[in-house]
Amino acid sequence: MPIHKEKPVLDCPFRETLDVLEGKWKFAIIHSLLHHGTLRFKNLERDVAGITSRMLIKELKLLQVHGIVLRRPYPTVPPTVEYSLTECGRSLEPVIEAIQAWGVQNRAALAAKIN
Amino acid sequence: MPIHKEKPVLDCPFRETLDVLEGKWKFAIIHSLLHHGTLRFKNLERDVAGITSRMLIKELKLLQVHGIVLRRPYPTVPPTVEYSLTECGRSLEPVIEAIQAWGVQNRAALAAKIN
DNA sequence: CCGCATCCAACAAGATACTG
DNA sequence: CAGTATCTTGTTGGATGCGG
Repeated sequence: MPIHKEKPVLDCPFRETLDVLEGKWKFAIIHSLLHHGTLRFKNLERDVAGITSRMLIKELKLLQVHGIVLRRPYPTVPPTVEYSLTECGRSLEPVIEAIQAWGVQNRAALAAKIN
Repeated sequence: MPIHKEKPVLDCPFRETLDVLEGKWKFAIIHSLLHHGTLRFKNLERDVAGITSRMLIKELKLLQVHGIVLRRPYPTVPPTVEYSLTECGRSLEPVIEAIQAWGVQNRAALAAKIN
């Protein structure tokens, strides 16, 4: 059990957003869900290259709590669970797109420097 | 000394960008430098609320290596060092702006839900 | 003032094996 | 398939002290 720790809770929308999206995987998860719409747990795990099921579960739970991800379990055998973005989650699209665009642009800039 | 570990180096501009910006402080540092243009080390440390000088140095070094931050030391006594964004660093402005915008919008959405 | 080094505790993340 | 449990490793970050 982690010790309770007072977070100063900066009154700053920028830092609040960073708190919600902190960690190594959240951007990648949101990116994948934006692209695919809805994914089952296993497919999401395959799409987010390198993640383990342990971390995926953890991150998905946090994203659920913040109202960014929606979890839909079906009472089938074997179990089926689908994950998708909420409307709030989809409103992160400009952020994801900006990161994607910078990645493409930056890669081009690096390639140009070599020549 | 950390053991050297092969990174699979995903051929994906999005994940490459995440690698460059990973960690707890890089977005906040870039945000501050975008806002202020140029800052001395001490002022940057004050502006990035909560960071320690140890972490600030670490993050700045990584950002330098990736060509995002420029370090300008002056041979004065006591020493003066100014940090600013390179052109490549300034090209991250859309990313920072998108995060900022989402923070503002999301805070408004949360406030609306309470009423 | 700027930056680095060391020791150390707390936590995040990885690997692996396992259950309903 | 979806999710858990446990063990191990790595990173974060505080405290402190030192050198240019």
